[in-house]
Amino acid sequence: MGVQLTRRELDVMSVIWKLGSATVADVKRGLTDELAYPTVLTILRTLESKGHVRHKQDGKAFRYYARLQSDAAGSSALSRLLDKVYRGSRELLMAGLLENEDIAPDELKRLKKLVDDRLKEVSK
Amino acid sequence: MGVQLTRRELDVMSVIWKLGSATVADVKRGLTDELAYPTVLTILRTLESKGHVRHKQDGKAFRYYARLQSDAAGSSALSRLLDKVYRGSRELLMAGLLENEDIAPDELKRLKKLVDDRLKEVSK
DNA sequence: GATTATCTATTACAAAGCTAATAGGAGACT
DNA sequence: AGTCTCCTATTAGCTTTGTAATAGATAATC
Repeated sequence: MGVQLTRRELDVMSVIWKLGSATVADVKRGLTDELAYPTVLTILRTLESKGHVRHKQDGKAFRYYARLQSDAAGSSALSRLLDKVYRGSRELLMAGLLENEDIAPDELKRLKKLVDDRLKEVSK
Repeated sequence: MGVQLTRRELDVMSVIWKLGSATVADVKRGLTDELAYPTVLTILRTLESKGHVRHKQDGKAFRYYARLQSDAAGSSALSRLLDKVYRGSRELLMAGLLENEDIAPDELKRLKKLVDDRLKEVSK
């Protein structure tokens, strides 16, 4: 089955994905919640033991890199969501996604293009 | 913040959403994993204590009803996913959603319609 | 060379989540 | 009456997650 990240693991991965790579201190700084240094380190170690990140020495600090890519984690979470919450209906899911009031028209156009392109592809 | 369901809680809610309402035995039957009766009951109680379901007597059994609606749970999970994994980009998320090979052309058309309608709405 | 700052490592503990054995109640069946 | 069946209730153990105090190591600085 797909990847299952806990809340905190996801918080940490999110920072690493955003920054590209990050030291423990970077992650700590990047988190919205204030966690103690050893706490962050522990989470990173857990992630490493699960193979989701790896680290290299960088000066005296460790620098962490994502092995688990965000799109892999995302599609895993998406399919779970699709299945469990939306009973497999992409429409329902997408309706939920579009529900938000303030989506820029430009973004909507790009979304449209995504579907259109895909549709062309399918109709040979 | 939004609703946070655990793995098992989501499994159970999913069954209730699908069935409309369900007794403990119904849920147990509806789950893909084999869990013992008291296990299912415990999860339902947790959900009830959090206000996500309520129950009524039904014959000698309890019948559980969702208070938390699936779209509410969904949009909460979606925005978390959007934020943490896709850095706020609906496009990336949608790309992930469309990535699956076997989406029926019909479904794609309906997805297209969703975006188109929304686009019309916006451009007054 | 002592102090400080910055890291990682160890260890521990509390809370949450998951699972189910066991017990108890009440109607149905013989 | 006794047994069976289908429920809910209680209780408990184990695992995972979350958090951080404390300790140790090393380089920079004074």
